[in-house]
Amino acid sequence: MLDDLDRNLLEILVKDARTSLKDLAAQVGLSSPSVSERLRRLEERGVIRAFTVDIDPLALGYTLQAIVRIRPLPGKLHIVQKLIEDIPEFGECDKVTGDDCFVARLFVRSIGDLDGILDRIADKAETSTAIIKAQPIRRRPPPLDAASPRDRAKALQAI
Amino acid sequence: MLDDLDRNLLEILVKDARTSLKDLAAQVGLSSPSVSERLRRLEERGVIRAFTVDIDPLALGYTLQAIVRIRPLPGKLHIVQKLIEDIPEFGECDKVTGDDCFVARLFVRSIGDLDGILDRIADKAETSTAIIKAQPIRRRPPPLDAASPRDRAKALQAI
DNA sequence: GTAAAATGCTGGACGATCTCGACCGAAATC
DNA sequence: GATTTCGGTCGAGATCGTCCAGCATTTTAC
Repeated sequence: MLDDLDRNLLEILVKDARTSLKDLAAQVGLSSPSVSERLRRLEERGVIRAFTVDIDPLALGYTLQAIVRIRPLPGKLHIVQKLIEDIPEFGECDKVTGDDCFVARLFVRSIGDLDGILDRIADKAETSTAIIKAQPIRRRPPPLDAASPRDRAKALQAI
Repeated sequence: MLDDLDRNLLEILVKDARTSLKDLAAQVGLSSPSVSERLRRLEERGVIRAFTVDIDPLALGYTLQAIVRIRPLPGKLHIVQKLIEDIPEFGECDKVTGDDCFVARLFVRSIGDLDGILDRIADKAETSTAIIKAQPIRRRPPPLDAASPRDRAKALQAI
């Protein structure tokens, strides 16, 4: 599906999405029209969902992040989901198996804001909140190479 | 700190980080040298952490995502953190308050891989895993405008 | 209050980059 | 073995980015 050149391009773009076609071409050993065409197809196929910018929330005044686990009360699932989606401070939300129905990331400017937002959900769901103290791994894509974890472990041993 | 033009530029770039300077300039009503200078300063100040690309994990064969809560055994905190950082399938990890020390996102290609990875942590930490069934909100930045939630609520009422 | 300096913008020229079309070669298809 | 398809290169013309000079406005200094 993806060949080495595609993965190579993606790896470069993950680090800098504004790399020029010319530079990309030079780094992977193709001409720029070819790179252009490959990017077009990666977007068309949905491999590349978007070129975007990673903004420091702190620069926007969001000094606090929290992980909120949300368990809607019986019959309230859809209302709660809609509510979460409509609160822009939720920067991420996953619907998961298990007792907690949703796990979401919340950006807030103060503890007061955190309280205010959770209050809006309080009568429709049980929530449990964990404040983020540090981010050992900031968002990164999974490995682009085709190797499975077992293969990788083997490769490491071979050294 | 950030003025309206900066926020405007960021909003456009969040949707498409490869927008040309010329287009950016036209959309915010500046000349392209001015836009270029503003972007340079946004990067310099760390507001823009990176221009990057959002890749569909499915296109790389990662058919499964999970949220893993990790509680290292006494004395194992640092070893566990290092371990997590070194496993590239962890696509995100936050250190949080509360009983669970870490909350992490895991990309895997199969249930077998999931099991294999969790096994590598099993003797150093307790984990509890929730499989992601859907993603109501995919990663998005917090609101760029300066309004607090209270202000926003007021503004909505005023309509 | 005013002069000086600093800041941030514009416009135009020049060089770099992108895009388009024509063409080519290898691999798959018939 | 001929033909089609696919992915690539090259070069020309169009587009874009960067640099520089100049200008207006605000800030600083005296």
